[in-house]
Amino acid sequence: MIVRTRFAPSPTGFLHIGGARTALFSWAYAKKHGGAFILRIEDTDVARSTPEAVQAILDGMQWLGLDYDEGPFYQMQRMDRYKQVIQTMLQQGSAYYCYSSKTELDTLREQQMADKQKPRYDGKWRPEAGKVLPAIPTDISPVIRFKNPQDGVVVWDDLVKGRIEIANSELDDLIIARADGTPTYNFCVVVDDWEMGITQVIRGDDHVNNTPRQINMLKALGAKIPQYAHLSMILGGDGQKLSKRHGAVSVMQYDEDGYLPEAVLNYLSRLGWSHGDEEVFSMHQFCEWFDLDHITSSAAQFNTEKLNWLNNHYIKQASAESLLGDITKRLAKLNVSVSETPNLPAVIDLYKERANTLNELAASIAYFYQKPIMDLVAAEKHLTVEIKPAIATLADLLKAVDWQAEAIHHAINEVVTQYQLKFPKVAMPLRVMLTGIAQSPSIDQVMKLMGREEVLARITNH
RNA sequence: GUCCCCAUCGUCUAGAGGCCUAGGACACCUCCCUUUCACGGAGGCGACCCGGGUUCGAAUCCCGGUGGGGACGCCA
Repeated sequence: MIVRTRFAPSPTGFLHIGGARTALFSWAYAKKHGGAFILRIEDTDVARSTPEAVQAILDGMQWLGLDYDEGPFYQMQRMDRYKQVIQTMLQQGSAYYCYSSKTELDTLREQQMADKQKPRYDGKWRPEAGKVLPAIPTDISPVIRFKNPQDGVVVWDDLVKGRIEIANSELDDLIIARADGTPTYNFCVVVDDWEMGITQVIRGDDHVNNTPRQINMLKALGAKIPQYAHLSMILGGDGQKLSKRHGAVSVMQYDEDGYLPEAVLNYLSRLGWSHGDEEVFSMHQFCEWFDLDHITSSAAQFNTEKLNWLNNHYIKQASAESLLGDITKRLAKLNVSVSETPNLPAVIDLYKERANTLNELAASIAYFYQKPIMDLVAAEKHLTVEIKPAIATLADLLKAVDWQAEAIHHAINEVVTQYQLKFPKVAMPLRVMLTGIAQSPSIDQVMKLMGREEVLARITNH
């Protein structure tokens, strides 16, 4: 059997981290099995769906490199087909019109809640053999409901959670078409998963409760039942549920914040899934290893520190050339324009191992291209009056020295010897004068990149 | 309330009855490297939710608690 998976977001917001992981797992499953990954936009909620959200989802997937083999399909463009299927169901008796009004239903729900019962439709308009239906009201346009079986249980072997059984008595007759005739989510999903030949439905576990209803409809339609895999949710760093109000951000925010897609992908892969002790791996490797058996069924908390660690890894691994354009852009955002010297790729190479994000990297090298911002605490500590003569001597030496890290290092050593100091006694003030702060890579390397003229100018300024 | 799901270090996880005095990773701490900060290297701290059972033997199986989460829309 050819594997066909899908990612089916509703375009009511950006692609967040949970959606991204769901997409990633679906994508990887299809890749692993040489199958097809399908993108389907579930935009039947006309009031909340927006073209901007569609674009945001597409952008997010593109940034992550989650390419789809088919789609994007839009449910709004498949209305005719859904309506056809509804007509068929009406004819064969697996669906029926319901004239209960919204207020009637609301009252019913409140009453059931008050009686500590599970709120559900009371079956008022459900046709049964020998049952006399109420007179059809003239002022109400009916909805269409699915005639769910009342006996027995729905069972499926969830690929993540194992066997799940839900009694039909727990289910009620759900609405499959609204009063205006438009089909609802649970119904569209069924038709689409069926007609798109989806073999594995991989989705968030907030859909577990929809699954038995969908299986029943699939059965009513005589469709093959796909396998289901319900992924647990991702919690925020504080263990709280992610929501728009609380911590849920677009994957594009990670781009903005200086994360590499490789790092985000690698991080997400290990959130709820594992392959022994493997922590760092490419997407190519992930697709080979990925399976549904090693997915954890409990919710996972998002941990920025680990993401940072992975991001640092991928930044270190990236070539300076590949980061060049990105870093230039990020410097521009800091109002720093890159000049020809110091050579940006060389600077990136020297600094990339110390940055957790590309933003940090850009910020850390800004002083090569603009006047350093003096850290007053560091200045007070290191730029002492006593050290001035030694620095002056060094400045003289530097005018003539061969401008290589090693020669510069020797020059500093000469001064150290002459004044009988420890190396840091000279290196630290130098560092602060040149960079404004007390931490940097090896000072001779920094000086070499900065250039003789600029180094001398910055020393003279103090 | 009803139904469903979940439960190993602070966090992500390994673990399919004996390989478990519970392994790895992030974070944290110490030391080494060192020119400061990082990187890197070596150590350390640190967990099987509770109670019963099954078994020669349970983190692993069963039952019951407790705790957390989800669903219960003419939203998706």
